[in-house]
Amino acid sequence: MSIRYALLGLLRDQPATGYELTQRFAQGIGRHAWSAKHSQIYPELRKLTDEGLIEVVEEGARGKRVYGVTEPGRAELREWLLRGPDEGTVRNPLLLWMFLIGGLDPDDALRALRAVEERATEMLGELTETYDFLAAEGGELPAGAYAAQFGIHTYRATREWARWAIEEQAERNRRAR
Amino acid sequence: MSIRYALLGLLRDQPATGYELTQRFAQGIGRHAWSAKHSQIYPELRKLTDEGLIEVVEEGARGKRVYGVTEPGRAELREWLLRGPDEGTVRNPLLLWMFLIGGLDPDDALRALRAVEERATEMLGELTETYDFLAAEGGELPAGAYAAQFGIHTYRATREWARWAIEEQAERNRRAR
DNA sequence: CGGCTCATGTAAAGAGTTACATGATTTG
DNA sequence: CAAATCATGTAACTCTTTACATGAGCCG
Repeated sequence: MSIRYALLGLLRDQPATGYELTQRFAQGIGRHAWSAKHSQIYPELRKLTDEGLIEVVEEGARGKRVYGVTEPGRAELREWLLRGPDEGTVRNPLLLWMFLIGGLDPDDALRALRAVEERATEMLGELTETYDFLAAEGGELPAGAYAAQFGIHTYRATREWARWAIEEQAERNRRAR
Repeated sequence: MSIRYALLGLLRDQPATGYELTQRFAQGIGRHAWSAKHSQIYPELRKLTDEGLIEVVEEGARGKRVYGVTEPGRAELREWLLRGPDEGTVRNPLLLWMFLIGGLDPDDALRALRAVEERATEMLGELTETYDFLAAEGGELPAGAYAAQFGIHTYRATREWARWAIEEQAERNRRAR
């Protein structure tokens, strides 16, 4: 049921079509916080419209419909945000994997951990660029900037963890021989 | 489809009943990486048994059945682990919320951020205890220790992020007045 | 004008949650 | 012996994905 709040939040930032929302879900939010496909987004936009939380603010070629948040929609979103983050469903493939690689044999585990470190370093670079780009404009930090900065903090932590784990694992390998 | 690997991974650490697995899902893995309810766990155990990836290693009172991983199950798990973390479905309520609180008005946002900082500090304490407990035994680090250490790293990062965001937000509030 | 991107939808299948349901054993 | 915990299951519903489906506009 959080998909509706994700949509409200994205639309509050900026009115958009279902198509554009699908793309945004394929990037930032979708890759890190909450993924969704267009086949879920379109019907949800319909529902939100029926409930008066969003509305069509512009129509264009090819059946294009740009949605924006209504006043009731803003109120609903605010209330949800003030309730604090939902507990409930968690789905984090990276973390699940981390939970389980401890059981690989030492060499496999070491290789896996190196992959984590590399990936974290990569993501760190990517996000630093994103953040710099978002922050460059001066004045107000745009919505995504907080999330980007959060990503930077967590990937840095992930990298440090990987380095620690590699050390641990290497130690274990040495002892095993 | 990752539920089966979560189960294989937990059972490889230690044979368990569906009931015990349900409880483990309610804690570590379930709270941070992949949640599941008993109504999903029991049918999945049945399927895994039919496929020969796990087996009943002990039966007890009250229809109790302790499952363990078979050789094919171990192989399947290893292959999956070596493929690296799945891309795909992500569900992270905390992050979704962080993505969206930027749009709250300044005072609300500040209050929300303070809540994040507090919660991170709390979790940090909890996990530090868990880790110390797991590491105290000396010798091999048990499976959960890597995950716990990862948690410590990420919650510390979350706390630092929250502090940074609070500063940003406070700055924004000052300017707004 | 052919291929790509924009743009929207629906149907069927699969995954996951909530609610309903039952009963044995242990603990106080 | 009552209440809590252990232990398992199923049914109905909701959410999500995959696959199917269509067509308009843009670019070279």
